[in-house]
Amino acid sequence: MELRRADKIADALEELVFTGGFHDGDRLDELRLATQFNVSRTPIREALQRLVASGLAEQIPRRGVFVRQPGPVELMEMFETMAEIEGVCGRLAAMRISDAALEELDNVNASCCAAVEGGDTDGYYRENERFHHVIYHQAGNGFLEHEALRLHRRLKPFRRLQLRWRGRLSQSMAEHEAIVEALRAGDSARAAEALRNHVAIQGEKFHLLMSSLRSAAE
Amino acid sequence: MELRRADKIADALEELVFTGGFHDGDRLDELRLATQFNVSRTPIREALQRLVASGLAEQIPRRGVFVRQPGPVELMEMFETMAEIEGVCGRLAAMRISDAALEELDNVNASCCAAVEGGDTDGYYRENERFHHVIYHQAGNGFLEHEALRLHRRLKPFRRLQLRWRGRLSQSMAEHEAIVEALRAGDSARAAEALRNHVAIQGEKFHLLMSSLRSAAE
DNA sequence: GCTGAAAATATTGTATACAAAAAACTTGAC
DNA sequence: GTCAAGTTTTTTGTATACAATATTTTCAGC
Repeated sequence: MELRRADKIADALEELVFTGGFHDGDRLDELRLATQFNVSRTPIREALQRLVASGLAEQIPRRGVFVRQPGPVELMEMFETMAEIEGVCGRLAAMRISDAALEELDNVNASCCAAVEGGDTDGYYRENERFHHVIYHQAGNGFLEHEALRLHRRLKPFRRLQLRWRGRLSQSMAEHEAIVEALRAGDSARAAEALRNHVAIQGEKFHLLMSSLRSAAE
Repeated sequence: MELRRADKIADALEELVFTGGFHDGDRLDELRLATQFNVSRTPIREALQRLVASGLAEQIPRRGVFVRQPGPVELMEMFETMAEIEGVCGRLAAMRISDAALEELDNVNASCCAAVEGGDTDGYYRENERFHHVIYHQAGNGFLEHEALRLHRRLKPFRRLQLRWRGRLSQSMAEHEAIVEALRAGDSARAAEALRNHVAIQGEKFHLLMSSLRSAAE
């Protein structure tokens, strides 16, 4: 339970930005939000600062703060960066992962597999997320883990879009197993490559989706 | 020129934290800072929020915000992460770098070399920084570049410590040249490895420094 | 009807006032 | 002297008031 209202408001606003409650360029009106949340402008302003700091909004002095959804180009850049960071985590994890963690990854993959077969998309996403979080952690670098989690979270609302491709889920599962195999073998290069491609393909699918949407709009 | 006093204050406070004007755990007293900067508590509070957001300070609700200098473990983690990110930038840059940028790297290295020979440490650091910034940029990924710059800046005050080793500067220069060579050849793997090791060695030197300081204190 | 200057309005940034919680101090029992 | 309960003081978090700047509206002149 958070003690500062500003934090709760910031969480709520972040969630709204993530789930598309605001559109790119929307001004976050202090007075409106203040009445909406039943507080004064002060905690609203502090919450907005937090959004600005995490890159979810942009502040133009004396003008206000505006929500800033990443455009296609920035999204591609973020996916590419995520792929590279995952690769790095894989590289380090291959050298440092524990037997217990390898076992956990096997379990997660089993649950993941079951979710795919049962058509449980939510379950798939939950287990998929756990898979990646375990790898971040096993990289054995708290700072890197934190950065990976941050970007992973930022991309979460967009990652869902790429499940539309037929057969992507089962392909993804196969990739997961190849990743665990490389980690178990302690093969840094292979683990890095497998993870990087596993994530990069999401960016490519996303790219395809963007262009299909664009051409559909013409 | 920034329009909000809160921003100027945040810059000043960041600088103070970076340059060691505060120690780990120091409480950033709102009232004291307010009188010190000749403003009310409001802009001070906004500035403190920015410090907290960038990880330079920690906020404990109803207690205050405290500066948070990274300890030896976290520093090592940050250096390792920097090394990996530099490796990634090198990998991507090898595929994307322009001829003009390659030429610029040659020029930077020449200036850098001259600085080493002339014993101009400040000059060396300035050119060294430019070298790395060019590579970040040539990775062709604005988001990644931004992250790399952020971490580079965060580590800046600690990077200086590793210049104490005899011969490190000339060794570093040789590494720079090997990096440019790999980039020119478009050899991603070699560029990544060269850059990663180039930065990782700083972390190791730093580690040695830390333990030597520790053993000296016993 | 359109343009542009000036007034009116709205909105951000800062200061101050107040409420609530934590820290520091006092005092009394042992 | 030590400890602890109660009180005072300090400090944070929030609300409100005010100042400065942007934006919108009004209205004269063409």
